[in-house]
Amino acid sequence: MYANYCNYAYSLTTSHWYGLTMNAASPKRGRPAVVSVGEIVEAAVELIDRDGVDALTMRSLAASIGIGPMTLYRHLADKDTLLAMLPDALLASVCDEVLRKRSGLLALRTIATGLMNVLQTHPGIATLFEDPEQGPNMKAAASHVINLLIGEGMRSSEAEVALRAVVAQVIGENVTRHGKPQFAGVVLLLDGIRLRLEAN
Amino acid sequence: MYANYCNYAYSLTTSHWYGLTMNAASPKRGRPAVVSVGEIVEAAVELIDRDGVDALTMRSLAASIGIGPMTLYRHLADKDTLLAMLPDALLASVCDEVLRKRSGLLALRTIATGLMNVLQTHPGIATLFEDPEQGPNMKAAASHVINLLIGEGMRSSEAEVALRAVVAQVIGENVTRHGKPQFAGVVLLLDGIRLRLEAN
DNA sequence: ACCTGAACACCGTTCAAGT
DNA sequence: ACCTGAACACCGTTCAAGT
Repeated sequence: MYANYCNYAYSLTTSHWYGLTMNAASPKRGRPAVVSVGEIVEAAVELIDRDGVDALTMRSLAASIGIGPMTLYRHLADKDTLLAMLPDALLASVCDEVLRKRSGLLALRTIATGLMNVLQTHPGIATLFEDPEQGPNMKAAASHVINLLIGEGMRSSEAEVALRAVVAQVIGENVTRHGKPQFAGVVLLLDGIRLRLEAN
Repeated sequence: MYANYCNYAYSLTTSHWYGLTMNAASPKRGRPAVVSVGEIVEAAVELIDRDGVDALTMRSLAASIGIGPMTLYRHLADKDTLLAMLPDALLASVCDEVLRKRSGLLALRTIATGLMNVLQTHPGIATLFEDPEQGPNMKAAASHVINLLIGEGMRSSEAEVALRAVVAQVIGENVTRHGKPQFAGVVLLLDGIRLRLEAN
């Protein structure tokens, strides 16, 4: 249906480029594509940062790249699948940092501060986590954290709850805006998680 | 500008009707209004429950009430101010229940379960808490909880953090949907808050 | 093989007119 | 005093046509 729908180049850092071609039997035939999905994602983030998330329009996005609006649909099924790709792309460097941690609580704290930072440097982006694509960066970081917590004595279901709670805490703090988001809620939550770890 | 912009009848329960008339010097003159803001809010919730939050359109909302779309603008500044009113209306009965609690932790738990329940019976509504109007119901419940926590030894800034953290946890859990939202994160958070209370 | 203009079926909202 | 039809400036997306 969409020939290179899965031909996505992921993160904004140079460390995680995933170039998957759907049909490997016919590479580089015909006219080369004028944009990649990675470039579209990058342009989308730039546009959001400059003009806000409401200004991200298929038309405005295409214009910022210098292509016709309809060309976007050669690479993307629709606008929602584009929006779903942004979280994993934005979290690439945070996920890298998480992978280097050797303590579960430290990894959780790294996720919290990193996510908080991302949500604040890209205002209005918190609601994009409504239905995020669990991309390669997020998947790797998540399983790393969960393995650390299991290694420290948690059951795997408990570990999943803890990770999920930390992410929910930060997103919730950033979705509603009564003044600046606070980190204090995360601290309370981490106290509760530490309590659970020490009980084992 | 908008004569009865502040003429809002709030909650969906009959227990909290706030009928404020802006200009009390000229009551009941001319043709009576065909709808109240309270009825509009109620119709909006019904429409969201039936067809989802994306189906809430100024045109569809007006049609469901049986008035012209433009009549809505006699009572509402715009769509965003309508959306901002929904949280307080939906939380009316939860706030009532919170006011009856005599323990800070119990009140926090009541908020968590009540909010979780509301967000699940009205799917897709979590993001409406992005910029909610702090209506009468929410204000009353919030100050009650904070007073309870202060009475139990917390500083007022700590109490605000605790309340805010609980709300953020539930909203965050419901904004992103990896399967059904869990209550376990709230439990961890409440553990952290209990720890803080016992330290005093 | 890849791109895109014209067109469709929608939005929220303004404004001048109706009763 | 209250309501509203027509109209404006947008959307996301389809589809048939261009190169």
